[in-house]
Parts: sequence; C-alpha cells; structure tokens
Amino acid sequence: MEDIKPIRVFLEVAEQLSFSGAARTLRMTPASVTRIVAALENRLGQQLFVRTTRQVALTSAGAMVAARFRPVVEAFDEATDDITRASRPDLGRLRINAPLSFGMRVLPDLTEAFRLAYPNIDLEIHLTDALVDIIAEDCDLAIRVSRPPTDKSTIWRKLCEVPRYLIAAPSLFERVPRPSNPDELETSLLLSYSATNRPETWEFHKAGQTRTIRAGSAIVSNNGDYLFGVASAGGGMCVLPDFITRPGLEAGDVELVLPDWKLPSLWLTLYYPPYEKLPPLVATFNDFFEAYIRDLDGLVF
Amino acid sequence: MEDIKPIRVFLEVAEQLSFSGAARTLRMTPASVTRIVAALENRLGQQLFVRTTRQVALTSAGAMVAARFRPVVEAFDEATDDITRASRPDLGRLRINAPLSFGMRVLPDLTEAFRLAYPNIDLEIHLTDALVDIIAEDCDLAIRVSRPPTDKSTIWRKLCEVPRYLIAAPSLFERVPRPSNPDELETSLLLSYSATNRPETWEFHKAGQTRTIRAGSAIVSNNGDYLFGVASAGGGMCVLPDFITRPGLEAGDVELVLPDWKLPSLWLTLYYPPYEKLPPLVATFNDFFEAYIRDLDGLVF
DNA sequence: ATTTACTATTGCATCTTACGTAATAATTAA
DNA sequence: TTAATTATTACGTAAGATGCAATAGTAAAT
Repeated sequence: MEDIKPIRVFLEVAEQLSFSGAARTLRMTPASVTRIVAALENRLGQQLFVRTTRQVALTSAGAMVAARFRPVVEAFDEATDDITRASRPDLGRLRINAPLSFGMRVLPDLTEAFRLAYPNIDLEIHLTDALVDIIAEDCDLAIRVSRPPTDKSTIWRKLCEVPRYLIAAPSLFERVPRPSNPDELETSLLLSYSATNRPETWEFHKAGQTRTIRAGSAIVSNNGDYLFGVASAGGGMCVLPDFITRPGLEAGDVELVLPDWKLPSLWLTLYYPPYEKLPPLVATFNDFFEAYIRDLDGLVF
Repeated sequence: MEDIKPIRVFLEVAEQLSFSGAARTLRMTPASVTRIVAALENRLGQQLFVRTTRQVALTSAGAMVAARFRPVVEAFDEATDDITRASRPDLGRLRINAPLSFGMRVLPDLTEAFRLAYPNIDLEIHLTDALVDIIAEDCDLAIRVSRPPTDKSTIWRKLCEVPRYLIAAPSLFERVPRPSNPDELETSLLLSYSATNRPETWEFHKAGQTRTIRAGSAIVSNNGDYLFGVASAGGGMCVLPDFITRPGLEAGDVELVLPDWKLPSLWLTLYYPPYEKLPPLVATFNDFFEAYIRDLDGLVF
C-alpha cells in the first residue's frame, strides 16, 4: 500500500535540490529526509538523486518521478482542501426523507424558503410513507408525522404538534345518522390510515373521558390524501392530520365529526441516523426548519 | 501533512459498506479499520459513516468525500505503477554528455544502432568539450576521450584506447623541411588542442626513447575539427585522435608525421555521476556501448 | 421468543516504526 | 589550513500502530 509522505519529501528535495533545505521547510531533521528518500529509492528500485555532501542533482529517473508525481500530489491536496472547506454548513447536498402527504403539501414552500436562504445547499427529497430504515435509506435526516416515538435507539427532535380531526363529508350524514359520541361511530364507515394495513385505533378525549375506537378494515390505505378523497366523496369518515383536512374544512367540502371530542395530536418530528455529532448541513436544516415552524405559528397545522 | 492511507481504508469501507469486510480485503483487523476511519472523521471534522453494529451507510458528507477522493487515489496508484514499470531498462530517457568531435563523428551511427535496439529509450545528447561538472550538468552519463583519469572521486569505465597521430598536409613539407625526429619539430607549427587554451605537451615514444615536446601557442583551439582543417590546409601539424584523422589519412589529405614515433593513446571512457548502483537505463547504454566498440574492432579508432 | 452468528467498537499489552541526537565523512568557502 | 555546511549512519528513545480479547448491539435462524 503506497504512501504519499515519502513522495512529498522527495518532491521537496527535488525542488530545492537540498536535503537539509527540504528538512527545514518540512520541519524535519535532515536525517529523516535522508532515510525517507533512501527508502523511496529502495522501493522504486532506482536512484532518484545523485549526491555528494555538497551537491544534489536529480537522476533522469528522479526527474521523471518528480514530473509524474507533482501534479498528482497537488490534486490530492486540492481534494483535501475541498473536503475540509466543505465542512462549511452552507454548501453541499442534503438528502431528506419525508412522508408523502406532508411532503406534497408543506415541503414545497419550506424548501423554497430554504433554498432562498441557502442557495448552495442542494436538496434531495425522497417522499414515502413507508416506515423506512433511516440508515439503509441513505438519508441525512427524515421528517415524520407520527405518534410520539417510543423507539430508544434512534435520535429524534420534536418540532411541533399536528392536531388530528375526525372528518366526513356533509353528504354522508344525509344517509347515516350523525354520531353524537364515539361509541355511536359505525366501524364500517371508519376509514383507516395505516402503513401496515392493520386498522388504527383512535383515542377520543373529552373532559377526562376516554373512548378507544378501532377503525374499520373496509378501507385501509397508506395514503392520507386518498382517504381524504374518499371521505369528501361521502364514502366514510376518517382521522387525518390538520395539514390534510384544513383546506377541505375551510372550503366546506368536509366537516368535523364529534367536534367536542379531541384526538391526541401527532408529532412533527425530525429523525436522524445515529450521528455522534450532528453534521453541519443537517444542523443548518434543523435550525431552519425549527424557525420556519415557529414563524408559521400553527398557521398550517 | 495529509496521508493517503486513511483514505484508502475509508474508500474500501465505502465500497463494501462494511468495516470487517474492508478489513479482510485490506488484510487488517477490523479494530484498525475502525480506528483509522474514526481518526479520519476526526480530522475532517465530519462523520463519514452512520453505523450500527449491523449496518453501515455513507453520510452525504461521506459520499462526497468518496466521490472526490476515489479518482485522486486512482491517479496516485497509476503514477506509482508507471514509475515502477519505468524501472524497466528499455524505456525512458537518457541524458548523455559527449565531446564535440567525437559526438559529431562517432555518435550518430552509434545512437542510430542504439535506437534500433531500444526504440523506447529517448536520448538527450549534449555535446561539449568543456570539462563539465558531471553532477551539475544533469546528465546520466558522460563520454570522454582523454588521458587515463587520475580523479579518484568520479566513477569511470574504460571502453577502448584511441590512438593519436601527429599529422600534417603534404603541402606543408613543400615549404618546411620534413622532421625526422621529435626534436626537429618547429614549435610555431605545432597546433595545440586545449580546452584551457594552454598548449599541450606531447610525449613521443620510440623503442624506449621518450621525447616530450611542448606544442606552440600560435594556434590553440578547443575544437579538434578546426585544428584538422588548419592542418589539412597546410597551416601546421597537430596531434589528433584517430577518429578525426582517419578519413583524412585514407583520402591523402593529410599524412603521418614521424610515423615511427608513437604517442600515448587516449582512453575512450564512460563517466558516471557517483551512483550507488547503476540505473537500469545507464546499464543498458553501457552494455550496448561496450558491445558496439567491441564489434567495431578498432575499425574507427 | 430465543438463540446464534456476526458486527463495530474499545481497552490493554505489545511491537514495530519513526524520530531526534550525536558522531562521521566529505566538500566548499574563507 | 581552518571553519562551516552537507549528507549520512548508528543508536537509544518515544510514539504510534497493531493484534488480541472482551463488550455491546443487531439481524437472521431456529
């Protein structure tokens, strides 16, 4: 396994045509320079310098080695410079994993603002609702909208809470009676979001009371927007996060069911691979995201 | 001073996405791989891998480092390959220093034969009669035609002897009497070759007798061909090596003076800078030159 | 669910290696 | 002839790397 240090020493000697001079600029002893160059000559099987105690000259082999290696070593140093300079927190590439609906509805504005602030950070946005392995997925951070994490092994950071609402289209209550408490919910009408295709359970709260309802299995989907579509078409009711339901609620396409009963909020969370120390770029995005959410002041969620 | 080894290790891990796998192919212990990569991350100030005990993935910083360094390391290895391959004795460049007249008369045929035998060895022929410092002159070997060297410090190798003859144009003896022994030589007619512009001294030998004659200072030149020109024009007589006088003698332009008296031969010598070990290319030329002279069998000298 | 096998890591002891110092030989300049 | 500088080498030391064993964690297999 070739090493680069002997060649650095050799190049310096070749430049100055002096062992002790090279030793001075490299802050080594002349003895080391001698040994290192001698070892290099030994390895290459040819003499690189012709030297007496007062004169040093390159052999033609040495001249060739110097000519061949000088640009290579320079390229190496340039690369190291680039990399160390690339520890800047405002330049590079960030791979972000986010849920589908959230990504489509919230991220575009956010990323545009981010790119305005950090035009030299490229983004790679991967949208999926699958419970991806954050390590295997090759991403730098993941955005999740979920119940508070119980997982101990991963690192996460709560950004804000996302309220959830049970919604349905007004037309639905033209054909079925409007429920007045959770127990009256008809299971077959309860559309469930689930990545695992097993129906959710919903906890309704009202003044200390708690009702746990199991959603139906008639329609289970891993896509909230699809469920919202079904609901607004009058096909049932479902629990969806604020950022999905808000436009429809404001437009009157859907309405709240059991408005007095609250559902536990979801958490908007940033997940990281198990970093020892947050990479600069990730920290930058992290801070930006937090500020963005703070400035939004619950306007979206 | 950046070193290349940690990057080699890092690249191998990045390729396999496994520390122990990299350790196996690099024939190291996993412990070393861990430590080396950790040290590199430490130096670069950023995490390159995200790893659990069973999964290893590149961070985006790591991916960037890998992408940036892979071609650089490859270039480095290519360079080392080139150089080690260039220790071949039949490929490269040879800088040769030779005397002017010898170079012009003898070298062309020799170098053509050499290039026929070794088409991939480039030649750099530097012709001068100056007593150059063989080290300062940046040459790999020097050809000299001179008296046997007394210098202890330089390395030399005798190739053959070069007879010298005292010659003059026949026309000269139409205006001055032909000498019959060295003592009759008229100093003012004795053209002298000398690099230092001090006239030579010639030792004539005949059957145990020795006569030492000092050449004149009327015309002293550092160029044998010029002196031959003067002599063949009838301007005087001079002592010149065989390879200069032979064509003129055969053509009858000049003739031997005092043919019974012999002058000490010069030596055709190869000089080397103080190599510890003869470089392959130099050895190649050396052997070729010796064989060439041997095959010539005194035909030129 | 439990076990097994493999992983990355770390502490510790060892060993190789590189380093600096000092001495030597050689050469140039004074 | 002397002084100064150079490249080199021997040798003792120190620092660094390495290997081994133990540990903790994870994924696959039972």
